[in-house]
Amino acid sequence: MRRTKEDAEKTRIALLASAERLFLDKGVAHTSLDQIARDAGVTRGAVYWHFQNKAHLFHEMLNQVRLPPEQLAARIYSCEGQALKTLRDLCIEAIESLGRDEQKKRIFTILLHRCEFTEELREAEERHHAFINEFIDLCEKLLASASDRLQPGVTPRLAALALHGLIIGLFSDWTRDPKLFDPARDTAALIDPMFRALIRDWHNVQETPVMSAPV
Amino acid sequence: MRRTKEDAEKTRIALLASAERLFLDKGVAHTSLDQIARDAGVTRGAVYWHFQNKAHLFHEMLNQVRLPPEQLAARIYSCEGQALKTLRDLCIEAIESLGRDEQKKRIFTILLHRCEFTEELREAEERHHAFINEFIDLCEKLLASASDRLQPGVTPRLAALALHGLIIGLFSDWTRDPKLFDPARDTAALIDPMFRALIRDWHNVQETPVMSAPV
DNA sequence: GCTGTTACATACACAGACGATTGTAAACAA
DNA sequence: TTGTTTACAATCGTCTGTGTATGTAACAGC
Repeated sequence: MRRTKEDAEKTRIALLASAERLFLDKGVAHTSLDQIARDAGVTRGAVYWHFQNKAHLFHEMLNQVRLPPEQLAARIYSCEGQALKTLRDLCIEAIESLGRDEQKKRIFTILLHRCEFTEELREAEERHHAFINEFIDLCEKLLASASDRLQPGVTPRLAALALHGLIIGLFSDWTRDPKLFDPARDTAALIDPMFRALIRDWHNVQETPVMSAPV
Repeated sequence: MRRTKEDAEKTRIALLASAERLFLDKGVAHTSLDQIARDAGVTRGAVYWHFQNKAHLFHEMLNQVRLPPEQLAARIYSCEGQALKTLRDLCIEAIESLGRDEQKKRIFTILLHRCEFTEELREAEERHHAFINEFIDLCEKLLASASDRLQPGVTPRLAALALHGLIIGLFSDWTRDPKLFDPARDTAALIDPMFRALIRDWHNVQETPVMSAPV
C-alpha cells in the first residue's frame, strides 16, 4: 500500500497527469474520477485523499501552468523604460511557449476546448476571468503610461482589448489545430502587425536595446 | 397529445429554445435530455422523435446561426472590386451582430464557453473546424488576390490567420464578459487597427465608395 | 367510419458516477 | 513495541442519464 511521503507525491503527480490525458481526450465533464484513478493505477480513494473533488483537481491542474497574478504584474512592469517592448516580448513568449511546452499545450487545449464553465467549475472560472481581466487592466495601464506613443485614435483600453483578443484567438485557433501555424516561426509575424497598428514609430521601439532577459 | 403539423413544429422550436437556455446555463454535458424536455413542456419521447440524440440537437441548434459555407463564400466574393473593404465590413458585421442578436450571443457563448468538444460532439466539432478553415482559406485567397496592397513582410496566409485569431478572440472575450466593450460602438476601433497593419494605404481603401449593402 | 400514420407519453433495462463509510497495511513517532 | 497517522482500497446505496420499446391519443385520407 503506502510506502513513503515521496511515493504519495508520486501518486499525486500521476493523478494530475492522468487527469490531464483523460480531460484532453474525453473532456472534463465526460471523465469520471474512477477513470482517472484507474489510469493512474490507483482507486478513487486515492483521488479523494489528494483532492477534494473534480473541481479542485481541475483547478490544481491549471495552476501547474498559470503563473500567479503577482508574477504577471512583475513581468509586465519588470522593465520600466522598455515597457512596450517588454509587453510585446511577453505576448510573443506566451504563444511561443505553447509550441515548446507540451504540458502547457495540453492544459490550454483543455481550458479552451475540452471543458465547459458551469456550476461545477464556477470558482475555477472566476479565477480564470480574474486572471484575464487583470492582464487586460495591466496592459491598459502600461499603454496609458505610454499613451503619447499610441497611434492617433487608439485608446489604451481598446488597444489592450484588441491585443488580448488577438492572443486568445491565436491560442484558441492553434490549440484547435496545431498545423495552422508554427509558433516558433510565425508568432512574431502574427503579433507584430498589431503593435505596428497601435504604436507610433513601432520600428523605433523595436530598435532600442533589449534589457529584459528571455523567460 | 398531438394536434397538427404546425404544433409539432412548435414543439421542435420549443425544444431548441429550451436546449439553448439550459446549455447556456448548465453546459451541454451537464444538461440532460429530460431537463430539456421538461423545460419545453414535453417528455423525452418528444426529444427522441425530433432529434436522433443530444449531438444532433446541438448541431441543429448551431445551424440556426451559422450560415452555410456557400453563403460565406458568396458574401466574401460579393464585391470583387472592393474585396478588402468587403472583408473588413464582414468582420465588423460579425462582431456587431453578436451585440444585436441575443440568440446569436447565447449560441456562440455555448459554443465557446459551455461545451466540450469530445467524442459525443465529434461531428459537430469537425463541421465547426471545416467552417473555420474555410473562412481562413477564403480570407487568404482574397488577400492573395490583393497582395500588392499588403504591407511589406505580410503574407496572405499569416494575415488571414491573424485576422481570424483577432475575431475569435474578441468573440471569446466578449461572450465571456459582455461588459468588456460595446460591439455597436467599439468594433471598428478594435478591428481597423489590424487592417491598418496589414494593408498599405488602408485609409485610401476606406475612402473609396461603398458598394455592398449592410447585412 | 375505418385505417394508417403522426407525435408524442410511458415504461423498462442498463450502465455508470458519486459520496460516504469502512477497512487496512505500512510508515512514523514515542 | 506500541499507538497513531497516513495513504490509500473496497464496498455500499442511491441517483441519474441513456436508448429503446411499446402504448396511445389525435389527425388525415379514403
